[in-house]
Amino acid sequence: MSREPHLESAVMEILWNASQPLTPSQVHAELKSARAIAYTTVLTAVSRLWKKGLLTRTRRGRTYTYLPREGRADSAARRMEELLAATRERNLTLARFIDNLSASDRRELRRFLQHE
Amino acid sequence: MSREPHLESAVMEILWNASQPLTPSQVHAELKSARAIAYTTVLTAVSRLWKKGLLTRTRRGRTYTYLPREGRADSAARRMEELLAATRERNLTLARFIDNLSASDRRELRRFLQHE
DNA sequence: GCTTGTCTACTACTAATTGTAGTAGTTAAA
DNA sequence: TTTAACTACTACAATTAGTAGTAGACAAGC
Repeated sequence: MSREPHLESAVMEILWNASQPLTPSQVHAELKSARAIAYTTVLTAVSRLWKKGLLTRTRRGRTYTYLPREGRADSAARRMEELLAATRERNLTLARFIDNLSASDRRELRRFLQHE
Repeated sequence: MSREPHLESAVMEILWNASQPLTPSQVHAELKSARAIAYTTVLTAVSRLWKKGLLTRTRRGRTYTYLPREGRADSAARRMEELLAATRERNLTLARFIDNLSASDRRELRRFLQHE
């Protein structure tokens, strides 16, 4: 059996794109349109993400609905900060990061930084 | 046998901190001062990092010396950019990232962004 | 009430990664 | 020529993640 990578990421993306908490079968329905995958496979992935604290769940009737604990942007921003914190060359890393951004990204950054 | 996590990271750190390319035994000597570890274990880790393209090596006499392909700051900055690129909420992620930085980090950023 | 379909929990297998280390062979140096 | 150091090759174990089946619970419909 060949392994399709990034099932957990795909699940997170679906939940981030949804406007509401989803049940595992709703997640399965989304995934099924892109690839052949068993319902229980999706359930395992969702369950592991919940055990890892990446999702919250609430009972709705007989089933659970799952929601990412963090928004997509917050999650990415936090992981960026973690990378930054691990380098111990904080200013240099920030400088390199900025250097590699596009001109329009830098414009955005200037705008953000002026709002204070 | 209990597994100490992050051996590969520890090796990268040692190579980043060194001012020159190191031989596996020099890396081993560094690691040994912090924990009991076999020379061949270190050799395997170094070798895998090289196979993954994270290290370059050059023959010096009878042995190899290893050097990170990227500097620590470049590596961190590139991985930060990868996270940013994966979110598809680029501006929002940048905004969140900036929000969570300290005031002094933001000062640095303003300085970097004015140099153009 | 009984059946049926849906959902969860539990279990299991497999592949990939990585921490761990031994053995054998090569080679430079003494 | 021996010996010490170094590399290549092999191997095993633990963890994570992709894959899925079975069994049990339960709500809804007949």
